Amino acid sequence: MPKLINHDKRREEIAEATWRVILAEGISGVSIRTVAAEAGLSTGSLRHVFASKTDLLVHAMQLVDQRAWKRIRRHLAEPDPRALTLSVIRELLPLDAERRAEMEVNIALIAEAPGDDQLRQVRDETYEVLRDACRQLITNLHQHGLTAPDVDVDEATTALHALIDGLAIHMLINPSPAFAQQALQTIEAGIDGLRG
Amino acid sequence: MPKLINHDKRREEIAEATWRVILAEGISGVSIRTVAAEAGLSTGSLRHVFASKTDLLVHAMQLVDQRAWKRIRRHLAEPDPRALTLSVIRELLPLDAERRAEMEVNIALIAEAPGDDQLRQVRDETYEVLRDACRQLITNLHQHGLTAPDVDVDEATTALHALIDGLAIHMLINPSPAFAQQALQTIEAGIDGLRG
DNA sequence: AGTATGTTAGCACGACCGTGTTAACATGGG
DNA sequence: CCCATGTTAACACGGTCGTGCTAACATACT
Repeated sequence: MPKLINHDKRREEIAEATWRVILAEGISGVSIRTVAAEAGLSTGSLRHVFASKTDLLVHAMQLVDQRAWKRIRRHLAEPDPRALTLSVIRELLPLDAERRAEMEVNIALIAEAPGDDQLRQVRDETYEVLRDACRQLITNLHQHGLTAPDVDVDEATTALHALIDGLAIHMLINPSPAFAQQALQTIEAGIDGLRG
Repeated sequence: MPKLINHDKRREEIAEATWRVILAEGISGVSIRTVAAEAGLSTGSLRHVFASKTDLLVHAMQLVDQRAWKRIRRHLAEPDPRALTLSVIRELLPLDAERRAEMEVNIALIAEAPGDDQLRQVRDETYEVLRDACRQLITNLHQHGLTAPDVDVDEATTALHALIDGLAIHMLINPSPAFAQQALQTIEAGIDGLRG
Protein backbone atom coordinates (compact mmCIF):
# COMPACT_ATOMS: atom_id res chain seq x y z
CA MET A 1 0.00 0.00 0.00
CA PRO A 2 1.12 3.56 -0.57
CA LYS A 3 1.35 6.65 1.54
CA LEU A 4 -0.29 6.51 4.92
CA ILE A 5 -2.90 9.27 4.71
CA ASN A 6 -5.38 9.96 7.49
CA HIS A 7 -8.49 10.68 5.48
CA ASP A 8 -10.45 12.27 8.27
CA LYS A 9 -7.62 14.63 9.03
CA ARG A 10 -7.23 15.45 5.35
CA ARG A 11 -10.93 16.25 5.11
CA GLU A 12 -10.66 18.55 8.09
CA GLU A 13 -7.66 20.34 6.64
CA ILE A 14 -9.49 20.95 3.38
CA ALA A 15 -12.63 22.08 5.16
CA GLU A 16 -10.54 24.53 7.16
CA ALA A 17 -8.90 25.78 3.99
CA THR A 18 -12.44 26.38 2.68
CA TRP A 19 -13.17 28.45 5.78
CA ARG A 20 -10.11 30.56 5.16
CA VAL A 21 -11.11 31.23 1.57
CA ILE A 22 -14.63 32.22 2.64
CA LEU A 23 -13.17 34.47 5.33
CA ALA A 24 -10.83 36.20 2.95
CA GLU A 25 -12.87 36.41 -0.25
CA GLY A 26 -16.47 35.59 0.50
CA ILE A 27 -18.42 32.66 -0.82
CA SER A 28 -17.87 33.61 -4.46
CA GLY A 29 -14.16 33.19 -3.95
CA VAL A 30 -14.61 29.49 -3.27
CA SER A 31 -13.67 27.12 -6.06
CA ILE A 32 -12.01 23.74 -6.26
CA ARG A 33 -8.85 25.48 -7.40
CA THR A 34 -8.70 28.25 -4.79
CA VAL A 35 -9.39 25.85 -1.94
CA ALA A 36 -6.85 23.35 -3.24
CA ALA A 37 -4.24 26.08 -3.43
CA GLU A 38 -5.10 27.27 0.08
CA ALA A 39 -4.76 23.71 1.35
CA GLY A 40 -1.48 23.22 -0.54
CA LEU A 41 -2.85 20.50 -2.79
CA SER A 42 -3.47 19.96 -6.46
CA THR A 43 -7.07 20.02 -7.61
CA GLY A 44 -6.75 16.37 -8.46
CA SER A 45 -5.83 15.46 -4.90
CA LEU A 46 -8.60 17.58 -3.50
CA ARG A 47 -11.14 16.01 -5.77
CA HIS A 48 -9.98 12.64 -4.53
CA VAL A 49 -11.45 13.67 -1.18
CA PHE A 50 -14.33 15.91 -2.22
CA ALA A 51 -15.81 15.04 -5.57
CA SER A 52 -17.66 18.30 -6.14
CA LYS A 53 -17.82 21.88 -5.01
CA THR A 54 -21.11 21.23 -3.23
CA ASP A 55 -19.42 18.38 -1.33
CA LEU A 56 -16.75 20.84 -0.29
CA LEU A 57 -19.25 23.35 1.09
CA VAL A 58 -21.37 20.71 2.76
CA HIS A 59 -18.42 19.35 4.69
CA ALA A 60 -17.12 22.81 5.50
CA MET A 61 -20.44 23.49 7.17
CA GLN A 62 -20.60 20.12 8.87
CA LEU A 63 -17.21 20.84 10.36
CA VAL A 64 -18.69 24.02 11.81
CA ASP A 65 -21.46 22.05 13.47
CA GLN A 66 -19.03 19.43 14.70
CA ARG A 67 -16.60 21.93 16.20
CA ALA A 68 -19.36 23.89 17.91
CA TRP A 69 -20.90 20.75 19.31
CA LYS A 70 -17.56 19.53 20.62
CA ARG A 71 -17.12 22.80 22.51
CA ILE A 72 -20.66 22.80 23.82
CA ARG A 73 -20.43 19.25 25.14
CA ARG A 74 -17.81 20.36 27.62
CA HIS A 75 -20.41 22.49 29.40
CA LEU A 76 -23.26 20.01 29.63
CA ALA A 77 -22.27 18.83 33.09
CA GLU A 78 -22.72 22.33 34.53
CA PRO A 79 -25.34 21.94 37.27
CA ASP A 80 -26.54 25.56 37.44
CA PRO A 81 -29.11 26.02 34.64
CA ARG A 82 -28.40 29.70 34.17
CA ALA A 83 -24.63 29.19 33.98
CA LEU A 84 -25.14 26.27 31.63
CA THR A 85 -27.29 28.35 29.32
CA LEU A 86 -24.83 31.21 29.22
CA SER A 87 -21.86 28.88 28.66
CA VAL A 88 -23.56 27.16 25.75
CA ILE A 89 -24.58 30.44 24.13
CA ARG A 90 -21.07 31.82 24.53
CA GLU A 91 -19.86 28.93 22.40
CA LEU A 92 -22.25 29.94 19.64
CA LEU A 93 -21.34 33.60 19.40
CA PRO A 94 -18.39 34.80 17.29
CA LEU A 95 -16.29 35.87 20.25
CA ASP A 96 -12.93 34.85 18.78
CA ALA A 97 -11.39 34.23 15.38
CA GLU A 98 -12.40 30.58 15.21
CA ARG A 99 -16.02 31.17 16.11
CA ARG A 100 -16.14 34.20 13.83
CA ALA A 101 -14.99 31.98 10.99
CA GLU A 102 -17.66 29.44 11.81
CA MET A 103 -20.33 32.12 11.72
CA GLU A 104 -19.05 33.50 8.44
CA VAL A 105 -19.23 30.03 6.93
CA ASN A 106 -22.75 29.68 8.28
CA ILE A 107 -23.79 32.91 6.57
CA ALA A 108 -22.13 31.86 3.34
CA LEU A 109 -24.08 28.63 3.43
CA ILE A 110 -27.38 30.41 3.97
CA ALA A 111 -26.60 32.78 1.12
CA GLU A 112 -25.73 29.98 -1.24
CA ALA A 113 -28.52 27.60 -0.24
CA PRO A 114 -31.25 28.87 -2.59
CA GLY A 115 -29.46 27.45 -5.59
CA ASP A 116 -28.46 24.05 -4.28
CA ASP A 117 -30.73 21.37 -2.79
CA GLN A 118 -27.92 19.71 -0.87
CA LEU A 119 -26.80 22.95 0.73
CA ARG A 120 -30.38 23.79 1.59
CA GLN A 121 -30.69 20.50 3.39
CA VAL A 122 -27.57 21.13 5.46
CA ARG A 123 -28.77 24.63 6.22
CA ASP A 124 -32.13 23.31 7.40
CA GLU A 125 -30.50 20.64 9.54
CA THR A 126 -28.23 23.16 11.22
CA TYR A 127 -31.23 25.38 11.84
CA GLU A 128 -33.22 22.58 13.43
CA VAL A 129 -30.36 21.42 15.62
CA LEU A 130 -29.77 24.89 16.99
CA ARG A 131 -33.47 25.48 17.53
CA ASP A 132 -33.73 22.21 19.44
CA ALA A 133 -30.73 23.21 21.52
CA CYS A 134 -32.43 26.49 22.38
CA ARG A 135 -35.60 24.65 23.31
CA GLN A 136 -33.63 22.39 25.62
CA LEU A 137 -32.02 25.35 27.31
CA ILE A 138 -35.40 27.01 27.81
CA THR A 139 -36.99 23.79 29.05
CA ASN A 140 -34.14 23.32 31.47
CA LEU A 141 -34.57 26.81 32.87
CA HIS A 142 -38.31 26.23 33.10
CA GLN A 143 -37.96 22.98 34.99
CA HIS A 144 -35.67 24.62 37.51
CA GLY A 145 -38.12 27.43 38.17
CA LEU A 146 -35.99 30.07 36.48
CA THR A 147 -38.82 31.21 34.22
CA ALA A 148 -42.30 32.50 34.89
CA PRO A 149 -44.47 29.41 35.47
CA ASP A 150 -46.77 30.26 32.54
CA VAL A 151 -44.00 30.94 30.03
CA ASP A 152 -44.67 29.85 26.44
CA VAL A 153 -41.72 27.53 25.85
CA ASP A 154 -42.15 27.60 22.08
CA GLU A 155 -42.19 31.35 21.89
CA ALA A 156 -39.27 31.67 24.29
CA THR A 157 -37.36 29.23 22.10
CA THR A 158 -38.05 31.31 19.01
CA ALA A 159 -36.96 34.46 20.83
CA LEU A 160 -33.73 32.99 22.21
CA HIS A 161 -32.81 31.41 18.89
CA ALA A 162 -33.41 34.68 17.04
CA LEU A 163 -31.51 36.66 19.64
CA ILE A 164 -28.49 34.37 19.33
CA ASP A 165 -28.34 34.39 15.55
CA GLY A 166 -29.15 38.09 15.30
CA LEU A 167 -26.45 39.05 17.77
CA ALA A 168 -24.03 36.69 16.04
CA ILE A 169 -24.53 38.42 12.70
CA HIS A 170 -24.24 41.84 14.24
CA MET A 171 -21.02 40.83 15.96
CA LEU A 172 -19.65 39.88 12.57
CA ILE A 173 -20.52 43.29 11.16
CA ASN A 174 -19.44 45.13 14.29
CA PRO A 175 -16.45 43.21 15.67
CA SER A 176 -15.61 45.68 18.43
CA PRO A 177 -15.06 44.15 21.88
CA ALA A 178 -17.43 46.75 23.32
CA PHE A 179 -20.26 45.44 21.20
CA ALA A 180 -19.38 41.85 22.06
CA GLN A 181 -19.72 42.70 25.72
CA GLN A 182 -23.05 44.38 25.13
CA ALA A 183 -24.22 41.33 23.21
CA LEU A 184 -23.40 39.14 26.21
CA GLN A 185 -25.25 41.55 28.50
CA THR A 186 -28.22 41.43 26.18
CA ILE A 187 -28.24 37.64 26.28
CA GLU A 188 -28.12 37.68 30.08
CA ALA A 189 -30.93 40.19 30.21
CA GLY A 190 -32.97 38.03 27.86
CA ILE A 191 -32.44 34.95 30.01
CA ASP A 192 -33.20 36.76 33.22
CA GLY A 193 -36.25 38.39 31.64
CA LEU A 194 -37.87 34.98 31.36
CA ARG A 195 -38.48 35.10 35.10
CA GLY A 196 -41.30 37.51 34.26
CA MET B 1 -30.49 62.93 -28.87
CA PRO B 2 -31.43 59.29 -29.13
CA LYS B 3 -33.87 57.02 -27.41
CA LEU B 4 -35.64 58.40 -24.38
CA ILE B 5 -34.44 56.11 -21.63
CA ASN B 6 -35.38 56.65 -18.01
CA HIS B 7 -32.11 55.77 -16.37
CA ASP B 8 -33.48 55.47 -12.89
CA LYS B 9 -36.14 53.07 -14.05
CA ARG B 10 -33.60 51.08 -16.00
CA ARG B 11 -31.39 50.82 -12.95
CA GLU B 12 -34.32 49.60 -10.90
CA GLU B 13 -35.23 46.97 -13.47
CA ILE B 14 -31.67 45.65 -13.51
CA ALA B 15 -31.45 45.68 -9.72
CA GLU B 16 -34.69 43.70 -9.56
CA ALA B 17 -33.34 41.23 -12.10
CA THR B 18 -30.35 40.83 -9.78
CA TRP B 19 -32.74 40.06 -6.94
CA ARG B 20 -34.40 37.37 -9.00
CA VAL B 21 -31.08 35.72 -9.83
CA ILE B 22 -30.04 35.75 -6.17
CA LEU B 23 -33.43 34.30 -5.21
CA ALA B 24 -33.19 31.52 -7.75
CA GLU B 25 -29.51 30.62 -7.70
CA GLY B 26 -27.85 32.23 -4.72
CA ILE B 27 -25.15 34.84 -4.80
CA SER B 28 -22.75 32.69 -6.82
CA GLY B 29 -25.28 32.64 -9.62
CA VAL B 30 -24.91 36.38 -10.11
CA SER B 31 -22.83 37.49 -13.06
CA ILE B 32 -23.04 40.31 -15.58
CA ARG B 33 -24.30 37.79 -18.11
CA THR B 34 -26.94 36.05 -16.00
CA VAL B 35 -28.37 39.32 -14.75
CA ALA B 36 -28.40 40.83 -18.23
CA ALA B 37 -30.24 37.79 -19.54
CA GLU B 38 -32.73 37.96 -16.66
CA ALA B 39 -33.31 41.65 -17.43
CA GLY B 40 -33.65 40.98 -21.14
CA LEU B 41 -30.60 43.03 -22.08
CA SER B 42 -27.24 42.43 -23.66
CA THR B 43 -24.25 42.56 -21.40
CA GLY B 44 -23.10 45.65 -23.27
CA SER B 45 -26.28 47.51 -22.40
CA LEU B 46 -26.13 46.43 -18.81
CA ARG B 47 -22.55 47.54 -18.43
CA HIS B 48 -23.62 50.91 -19.80
CA VAL B 49 -25.62 51.26 -16.61
CA PHE B 50 -23.51 49.30 -14.13
CA ALA B 51 -19.84 49.30 -14.97
CA SER B 52 -18.88 46.39 -12.77
CA LYS B 53 -20.31 43.45 -10.91
CA THR B 54 -19.69 45.18 -7.59
CA ASP B 55 -21.70 48.16 -8.86
CA LEU B 56 -24.50 45.77 -9.65
CA LEU B 57 -24.56 44.29 -6.17
CA VAL B 58 -24.20 47.64 -4.47
CA HIS B 59 -27.22 49.04 -6.25
CA ALA B 60 -29.22 45.86 -5.76
CA MET B 61 -28.72 46.33 -2.03
CA GLN B 62 -29.39 50.04 -2.13
CA LEU B 63 -32.69 49.28 -3.83
CA VAL B 64 -33.53 47.04 -0.89
CA ASP B 65 -32.88 49.89 1.53
CA GLN B 66 -34.84 52.31 -0.62
CA ARG B 67 -37.89 50.07 -0.97
CA ALA B 68 -37.97 49.26 2.72
CA TRP B 69 -37.64 52.89 3.66
CA LYS B 70 -40.43 53.90 1.29
CA ARG B 71 -42.75 51.40 2.94
CA ILE B 72 -41.72 52.42 6.43
CA ARG B 73 -42.30 56.12 5.78
CA ARG B 74 -45.98 55.44 5.33
CA HIS B 75 -46.26 54.46 8.99
CA LEU B 76 -44.36 57.33 10.58
CA ALA B 77 -47.50 59.40 11.16
CA GLU B 78 -48.96 56.69 13.40
CA PRO B 79 -49.54 58.38 16.77
CA ASP B 80 -49.61 55.27 18.97
CA PRO B 81 -45.97 54.36 19.71
CA ARG B 82 -46.63 50.65 20.11
CA ALA B 83 -48.60 50.44 16.86
CA LEU B 84 -45.92 52.49 15.10
CA THR B 85 -43.19 50.16 16.29
CA LEU B 86 -45.03 47.04 15.22
CA SER B 87 -45.91 48.52 11.82
CA VAL B 88 -42.31 49.45 11.12
CA ILE B 89 -41.00 46.06 12.17
CA ARG B 90 -43.59 44.30 10.03
CA GLU B 91 -42.11 46.10 7.04
CA LEU B 92 -38.69 44.68 7.85
CA LEU B 93 -39.65 41.03 8.19
CA PRO B 94 -39.89 38.74 5.14
CA LEU B 95 -43.66 38.35 5.34
CA ASP B 96 -44.28 38.26 1.61
CA ALA B 97 -42.37 37.46 -1.55
CA GLU B 98 -41.00 40.98 -2.03
CA ARG B 99 -39.72 41.33 1.50
CA ARG B 100 -38.37 37.79 1.41
CA ALA B 101 -36.41 38.75 -1.68
CA GLU B 102 -35.06 41.83 0.06
CA MET B 103 -33.88 39.75 2.99
CA GLU B 104 -32.27 37.19 0.72
CA VAL B 105 -30.36 39.97 -1.02
CA ASN B 106 -29.33 41.32 2.35
CA ILE B 107 -27.90 37.92 3.35
CA ALA B 108 -26.13 37.59 0.03
CA LEU B 109 -24.50 40.96 0.59
CA ILE B 110 -23.32 40.03 4.05
CA ALA B 111 -21.92 36.77 2.74
CA GLU B 112 -20.06 38.47 -0.08
CA ALA B 113 -18.84 41.48 1.88
CA PRO B 114 -15.59 39.99 3.26
CA GLY B 115 -14.02 40.04 -0.18
CA ASP B 116 -15.08 43.48 -1.40
CA ASP B 117 -14.47 46.83 0.30
CA GLN B 118 -17.36 48.52 -1.46
CA LEU B 119 -19.82 45.82 -0.48
CA ARG B 120 -18.55 45.92 3.07
CA GLN B 121 -19.25 49.63 3.17
CA VAL B 122 -22.82 49.18 1.97
CA ARG B 123 -23.31 46.38 4.45
CA ASP B 124 -22.07 48.56 7.29
CA GLU B 125 -24.29 51.46 6.23
CA THR B 126 -27.36 49.26 6.11
CA TYR B 127 -26.49 47.91 9.52
CA GLU B 128 -26.11 51.37 11.02
CA VAL B 129 -29.33 52.68 9.48
CA LEU B 130 -31.36 49.78 10.84
CA ARG B 131 -29.73 50.03 14.23
CA ASP B 132 -30.54 53.74 14.37
CA ALA B 133 -34.12 52.99 13.38
CA CYS B 134 -34.37 50.49 16.23
CA ARG B 135 -32.94 53.05 18.62
CA GLN B 136 -35.54 55.59 17.51
CA LEU B 137 -38.34 53.09 18.07
CA ILE B 138 -37.04 52.28 21.55
CA THR B 139 -36.56 55.95 22.39
CA ASN B 140 -40.07 56.70 21.22
CA LEU B 141 -41.51 53.97 23.41
CA HIS B 142 -39.42 55.22 26.31
CA GLN B 143 -40.58 58.81 25.95
CA HIS B 144 -44.21 57.70 25.95
CA GLY B 145 -43.77 55.73 29.13
CA LEU B 146 -44.12 52.35 27.44
CA THR B 147 -40.88 51.06 28.92
CA ALA B 148 -39.59 50.68 32.43
CA PRO B 149 -38.25 54.10 33.42
CA ASP B 150 -34.75 52.76 34.03
CA VAL B 151 -34.48 50.83 30.79
CA ASP B 152 -31.04 50.77 29.14
CA VAL B 153 -31.88 52.24 25.72
CA ASP B 154 -28.67 51.02 24.14
CA GLU B 155 -29.12 47.47 25.31
CA ALA B 156 -32.78 47.45 24.31
CA THR B 157 -31.74 48.70 20.88
CA THR B 158 -29.24 45.88 20.53
CA ALA B 159 -31.84 43.35 21.61
CA LEU B 160 -34.59 44.61 19.28
CA HIS B 161 -32.21 44.84 16.34
CA ALA B 162 -30.94 41.31 16.92
CA LEU B 163 -34.45 40.00 17.38
CA ILE B 164 -35.58 41.51 14.09
CA ASP B 165 -32.65 40.24 12.03
CA GLY B 166 -32.62 36.86 13.74
CA LEU B 167 -36.31 36.31 13.16
CA ALA B 168 -35.95 37.54 9.59
CA ILE B 169 -33.29 34.93 8.84
CA HIS B 170 -35.26 32.19 10.51
CA MET B 171 -38.33 33.14 8.51
CA LEU B 172 -36.26 32.68 5.36
CA ILE B 173 -35.22 29.21 6.43
CA ASN B 174 -38.65 28.32 7.78
CA PRO B 175 -41.18 30.05 5.50
CA SER B 176 -44.28 28.50 7.04
CA PRO B 177 -47.09 30.95 7.88
CA ALA B 178 -47.30 29.41 11.34
CA PHE B 179 -43.75 30.41 12.07
CA ALA B 180 -44.32 33.88 10.65
CA GLN B 181 -47.19 34.33 13.08
CA GLN B 182 -45.05 33.14 15.96
CA ALA B 183 -42.33 35.56 14.94
CA LEU B 184 -44.82 38.43 15.11
CA GLN B 185 -45.97 37.24 18.54
CA THR B 186 -42.37 37.10 19.66
CA ILE B 187 -41.81 40.67 18.50
CA GLU B 188 -44.91 41.84 20.36
CA ALA B 189 -43.81 40.04 23.49
CA GLY B 190 -40.39 41.61 23.18
CA ILE B 191 -41.87 45.11 22.88
CA ASP B 192 -44.31 44.59 25.73
CA GLY B 193 -41.55 43.08 27.85
CA LEU B 194 -39.81 46.45 27.89
CA ARG B 195 -42.46 47.64 30.33
CA GLY B 196 -40.56 45.59 32.91
C1' DA C 1 -32.46 66.39 -44.04
C1' DG C 2 -28.46 66.03 -41.74
C1' DT C 3 -26.08 65.29 -37.81
C1' DA C 4 -24.71 64.79 -33.18
C1' DT C 5 -25.39 61.80 -29.45
C1' DG C 6 -27.27 58.37 -26.32
C1' DT C 7 -28.18 53.38 -26.81
C1' DT C 8 -27.57 48.71 -28.19
C1' DA C 9 -25.65 44.37 -29.70
C1' DG C 10 -22.05 41.55 -30.14
C1' DC C 11 -17.47 39.97 -30.35
C1' DA C 12 -12.50 39.41 -28.50
C1' DC C 13 -9.58 38.61 -24.92
C1' DG C 14 -7.30 36.33 -21.25
C1' DA C 15 -8.53 34.14 -17.12
C1' DC C 16 -10.80 30.93 -14.38
C1' DC C 17 -14.48 27.58 -13.71
C1' DG C 18 -16.02 22.31 -12.64
C1' DT C 19 -15.05 18.12 -14.08
C1' DG C 20 -12.85 14.04 -16.42
C1' DT C 21 -8.88 11.30 -17.44
C1' DT C 22 -4.37 9.55 -17.36
C1' DA C 23 0.34 8.85 -16.30
C1' DA C 24 3.80 9.18 -12.87
C1' DC C 25 4.87 8.52 -8.12
C1' DA C 26 5.66 6.71 -3.42
C1' DT C 27 5.29 3.13 -0.25
C1' DG C 28 3.86 -1.00 2.58
C1' DG C 29 3.37 -6.17 2.23
C1' DG C 30 5.07 -10.35 -0.25
C1' DC D 1 13.57 -6.72 -4.27
C1' DC D 2 9.02 -6.00 -6.58
C1' DC D 3 4.74 -4.88 -7.33
C1' DA D 4 0.06 -3.82 -6.04
C1' DT D 5 -2.24 0.01 -4.66
C1' DG D 6 -3.36 4.49 -2.71
C1' DT D 7 -1.86 9.17 -3.84
C1' DT D 8 -0.49 12.93 -6.60
C1' DA D 9 0.22 15.91 -10.43
C1' DA D 10 -0.97 17.66 -14.63
C1' DC D 11 -3.48 18.43 -18.59
C1' DA D 12 -7.82 18.64 -21.71
C1' DC D 13 -12.31 19.96 -22.34
C1' DG D 14 -16.19 22.88 -22.95
C1' DG D 15 -18.07 26.52 -20.68
C1' DT D 16 -18.51 30.95 -18.23
C1' DC D 17 -16.37 34.76 -16.15
C1' DG D 18 -15.36 40.21 -16.10
C1' DT D 19 -14.12 43.49 -19.01
C1' DG D 20 -12.90 46.24 -22.93
C1' DC D 21 -14.08 47.74 -27.56
C1' DT D 22 -16.44 48.75 -31.97
C1' DA D 23 -19.87 49.11 -35.31
C1' DA D 24 -24.66 49.64 -36.03
C1' DC D 25 -28.78 51.82 -34.54
C1' DA D 26 -32.45 55.21 -33.15
C1' DT D 27 -33.83 59.64 -32.24
C1' DA D 28 -34.03 64.75 -30.97
C1' DC D 29 -32.25 68.95 -32.32
C1' DT D 30 -30.56 72.47 -36.00
